[in-house]
Order: sequence, then C-alpha cells, then structure tokens
Amino acid sequence: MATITELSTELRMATFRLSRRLRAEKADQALSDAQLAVLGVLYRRGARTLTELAEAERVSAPSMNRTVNCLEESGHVVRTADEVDRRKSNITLTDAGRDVVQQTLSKRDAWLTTRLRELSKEDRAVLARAAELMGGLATR
Amino acid sequence: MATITELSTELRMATFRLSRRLRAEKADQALSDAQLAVLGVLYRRGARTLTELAEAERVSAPSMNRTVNCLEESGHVVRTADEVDRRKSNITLTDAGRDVVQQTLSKRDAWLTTRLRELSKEDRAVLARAAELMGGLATR
DNA sequence: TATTGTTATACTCTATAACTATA
DNA sequence: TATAGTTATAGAGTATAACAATA
Repeated sequence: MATITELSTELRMATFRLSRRLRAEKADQALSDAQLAVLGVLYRRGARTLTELAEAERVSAPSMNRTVNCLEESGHVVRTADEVDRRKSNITLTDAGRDVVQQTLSKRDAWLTTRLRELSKEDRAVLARAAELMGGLATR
Repeated sequence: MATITELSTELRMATFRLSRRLRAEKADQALSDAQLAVLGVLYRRGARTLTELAEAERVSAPSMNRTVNCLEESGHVVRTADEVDRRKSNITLTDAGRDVVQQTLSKRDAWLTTRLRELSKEDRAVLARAAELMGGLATR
C-alpha cells in the first residue's frame, strides 16, 4: 500500500463490499437489524439505559425509545426503574431475548466464520486487530 | 480474541460501524443511503430499468419506484421511455446526479484519510493487509 | 437548571396486493 | 397470459421539537 490515500480507498471499498455481503446473509427475518443490534449490545454488555443504547447505536433517543418499545412489546426486553436515579430505567434482556440472540448470532456469523476458518492464524490475528482499529476510526 | 466465532462477531460489527460512519459522509445530506446507493449503481453501470435497480439493491419494485420518484423530483435522475418496449423506462443520471456521486466518493476518502493519518505506521499496515483479506472474504 | 425519558409529528424505506399499460 | 411499472396501504426506523419527571 503506497499512500494513505490509496489505503483509504482500498479500506473504504473493502468495508462496503464486506458490509454488503454480510447484510445479504441476514438469516432471521423476524427481527429487524436495528432490533437485533440492540439485543446484541444488551447480550454482550449487560443492562443499559435508553440514552446509553441510543449512543451505542448512534441514533436519537426517541428513535431508540421506539425500537425498545417494539422489543418490550415482543417480550425480548424489560424496563426496570433504577433504584438510585428514578429518571433512569434499566433495559435488560428477557430469557426469550437471550435465546433469540444466541440462536440468531450463530446464523448471522455462519457465513463469515466459515471463511475465517480458511485463513491462517496470522491473518485472523490481523483481522482481530483491524476490527479494533476500525471501531476506533468510526468513533473518532 | 478467543474464538473464530467471536472474531466473526467483532469483525462484522466493526465493518458495519465503519460502513455506517463512512456512509454518513455524503456530498448532499438530503440524500438518503438508499438514494445514494441507486445513484452509485447508475454511476458505475449506466442506465437501468426500475426492475433492474430493484434487483441490484434487492428491494421490491414498489420500494424502488418510490426511491426513484424522490430522485427524479430532486433532479438527480430522469426517466426515459424505452423506444422498443414501451412498458419500460430507462433511468439515467443527470449531471447533478453524477456530481453528487463524484463529490461523495472524494469526501468519504478525505474523512478516512484524516483518521488514518492519526494512526501509527504499523496500524496502517494492519489495516492495509486487512483490506486485502476483507476483499478476499467478500468475493469467496 | 440540567438530565433522562417520552410523546407528537413527519419523512423515508420497506413490504404485499391490486391495478394499468404494453407485449 | 405474462411482464413492467405504478398506486394503495401499512409497519418500522429515522429525525427534531416539545414536554414531564427527577436530580
């Protein structure tokens, strides 16, 4: 890779290409991408407030509120009033929500996991570090 | 990174996150992602019919029809009746539509280049290799 | 006053079903 | 009959503005 500009173009194209390919592999049609993303955050990081979820997904609070409402109505999450700060409500996964995450994550990652297995250990280490860096780029 | 499945999840999320951030860099904020994607198809592949655009973006014909209507009203595309098969209409970019695509591509690269300059030479090398690997994954 | 969450409102994207025009 | 496009209708995700409750 000769220049930073060239790296930029290559990384942009590779990111869009992989993103598009991964989106095409969407397995569970019952839940939307936005809903599954929220369940994923709660699954990996535990209970979160509405504001925290909105920031994590970089959407507005009213937008996240609507998504959480849907998830609450479908029984995948519950709101619990915060004991200390009563303005807050902690949003947690129900057993059903946890099951959905566990059952769907493997489906969503099946395509990618299969391809990652074909790579060397060293290449996977590169991608692991790259995932961290890409996450950092996006939040800067 | 303990398992390949975990790497898969992290890489997928990082890819979606960076993809989303890059998509936010556009020449005209009034254009949605779906609209810009259609302009991109027309820019790269030339004139297309409604059905072809719907298939390219994997959405229904009515959904694409609505998106094309918006683009037509904003002056980014034009419909031209097909001379041979009068059921069809060929959708083409206007000069304004072409400008938006070109300006958006350079704006995205500019954003990414700025962030890449803040990284170490080693981290950029990781991303360069990762871009190659990601490209390979997507085409496999 | 500031923060957290919600409601009100509006726009886009998405879909399926049904319709029109043309082949 | 079949195909290309459109209209009708409805649900989800997005936003901003304004509000209520609490700190």
